[in-house]
Amino acid sequence: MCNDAILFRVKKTLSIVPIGNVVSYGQLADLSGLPGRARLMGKALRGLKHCPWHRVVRASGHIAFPAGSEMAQAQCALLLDEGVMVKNGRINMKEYGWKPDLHTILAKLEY
DNA sequence: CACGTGACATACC
DNA sequence: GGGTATGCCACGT
Repeated sequence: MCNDAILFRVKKTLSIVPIGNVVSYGQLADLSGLPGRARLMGKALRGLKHCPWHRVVRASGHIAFPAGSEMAQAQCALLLDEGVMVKNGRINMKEYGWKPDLHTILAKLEY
């Protein structure tokens, strides 16, 4: 298991991602105070049960799981429920990528 | 201790 | 769009 403080920050960051939006692993890492440690996000998410894990995708917009896998389909379904268009396991980041404003960050993450 | 692997990213080609 | 290279860090072998 990862550092609890890290998990807490990741969870907190993830909790303020609006429904209908998605974030990349790198973005999540940055907002959680872990610049350049996108690879740790995957590990962190495994420890964070019952959280909006489905709103985290690759920077390219692709689902991080192998196409057709249980997890990929589950994530796809969850995103579709939120109104995020998933085509061929891919998401249009230009349209659905979360672009947090400074105010939100300062207010909710207290940076 | 060196290496490979992974729910990754960025820079190039 | 794909393919390679490098950086990143925790973990198992």
